[in-house]
Amino acid sequence: MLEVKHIRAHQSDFIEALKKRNFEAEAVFESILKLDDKRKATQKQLDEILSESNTLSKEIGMLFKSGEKEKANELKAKTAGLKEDSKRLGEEMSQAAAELQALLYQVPNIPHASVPAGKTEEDNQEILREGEVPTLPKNALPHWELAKKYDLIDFELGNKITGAGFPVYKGKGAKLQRALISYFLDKNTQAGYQEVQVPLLVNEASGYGTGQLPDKEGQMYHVGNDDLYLIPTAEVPITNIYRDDLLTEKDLPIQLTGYTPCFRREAGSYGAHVRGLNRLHQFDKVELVNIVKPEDSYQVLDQMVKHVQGLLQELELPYRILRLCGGDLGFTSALTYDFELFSTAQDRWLEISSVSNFETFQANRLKIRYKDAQKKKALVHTLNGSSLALPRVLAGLLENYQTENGILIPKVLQPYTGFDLIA
RNA sequence: GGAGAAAUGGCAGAGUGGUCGAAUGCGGCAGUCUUGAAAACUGUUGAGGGUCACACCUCCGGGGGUUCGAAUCCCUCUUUCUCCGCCA
Repeated sequence: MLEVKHIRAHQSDFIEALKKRNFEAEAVFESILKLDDKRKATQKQLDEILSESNTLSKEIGMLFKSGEKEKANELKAKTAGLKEDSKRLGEEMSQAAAELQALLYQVPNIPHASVPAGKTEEDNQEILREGEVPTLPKNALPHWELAKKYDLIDFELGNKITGAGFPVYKGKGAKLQRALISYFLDKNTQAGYQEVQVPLLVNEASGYGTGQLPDKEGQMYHVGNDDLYLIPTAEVPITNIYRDDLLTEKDLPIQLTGYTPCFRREAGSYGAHVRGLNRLHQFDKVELVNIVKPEDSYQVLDQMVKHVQGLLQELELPYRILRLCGGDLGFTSALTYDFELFSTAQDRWLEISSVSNFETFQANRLKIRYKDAQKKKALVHTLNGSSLALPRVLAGLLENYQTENGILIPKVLQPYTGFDLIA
């Protein structure tokens, strides 16, 4: 959520910048500023009335104490009108505030200067491509065939237990996935992140805090009885750890990593590319979250990109990094780098990580602030990224490491799996 | 799930319906003393809105109510604790 004072100060710049997202901001901004003015003016009137009635109440108290009952009753009569006014103004004010809030929720984050204009993923900017695409054996299979051949993942079983998009991992498939989780968490903690385990269900306030609500309501599973949401990413519970907190400079940076299953309804995204592990309703992911001082955030973003690159290099998987264009950029993000893994057998790129700087957009909703050296309060910057989304890494490993004798296991994972070949 | 108790500032902990944004202690910050540190002493120390800055307004778990006036009374929700039951 943008800050009104920033909209006021940079109105035309913001309008221009939001065009990169194909978001027409002029009218919304005007309404926002108007409502903010109204809110302030109403608040001022209300304050004056409250002030007057506070004074009167005190006088009445004094008069009762000194036994001047009649005078007190006279003053009492005067308060009736004030009460009515304050009630009316109070309602006006909270209505203006609510309308303002609703409008602010509609405005996406201002894209960073380096974000390319564009409408679809076609316009994303490839900034790096690395890793060798292996030459596969003649009869190379896509991962869903491999999963079946070696009995690693059972998709039909998931259908029976739950429904489409909830696979059952078995044997070496399950173990390989567990190995990846441990490997990622170890690498992350070695890089200075603190490991956390967080709830998989969150309340409404948390959903609003990180921006899944209200914009992506339909994408989350909702538990109606208790009005809770299954997390679509660990970003939600982890970032919300610090909701409403006023931190000190010493607390920063905060670097957290956590493994969680993620649940996504993926409403409306059925179609060609959902086979196998490509798109699931439940999947595992290890997440990185950074809470930092504003002046550090872009340096930290680069560090996160380097860190994720390191993982892919160690796994020896071919990947590329994209800078997302305005049209593809997430609602809350100012700058996002997507990592895509090349799925050799499918001959296509699979998104496996998304590393973003939200600047103050989430912090403003979450009310995460800190006191700087001059004891001034300011919103922090939040960042997050996946390290990594498991099923697609698994898909990439199966496909790219397949040989005629079976599927090889990358060296760095062997200590975790305890085997070096799936045959 | 049943019965009871509670929720106050970073923490601990007072608070009779009427200058209570709130005693006191600890912690934090600044200073005095000291070669330095500790101790001791002195001062300072919640958040949001508003203002150039004051003034002023709001906030004592959340929401609602009674009252001229609520941290204090009533209703409701949530959470925590104790006991009982159930249970990974």
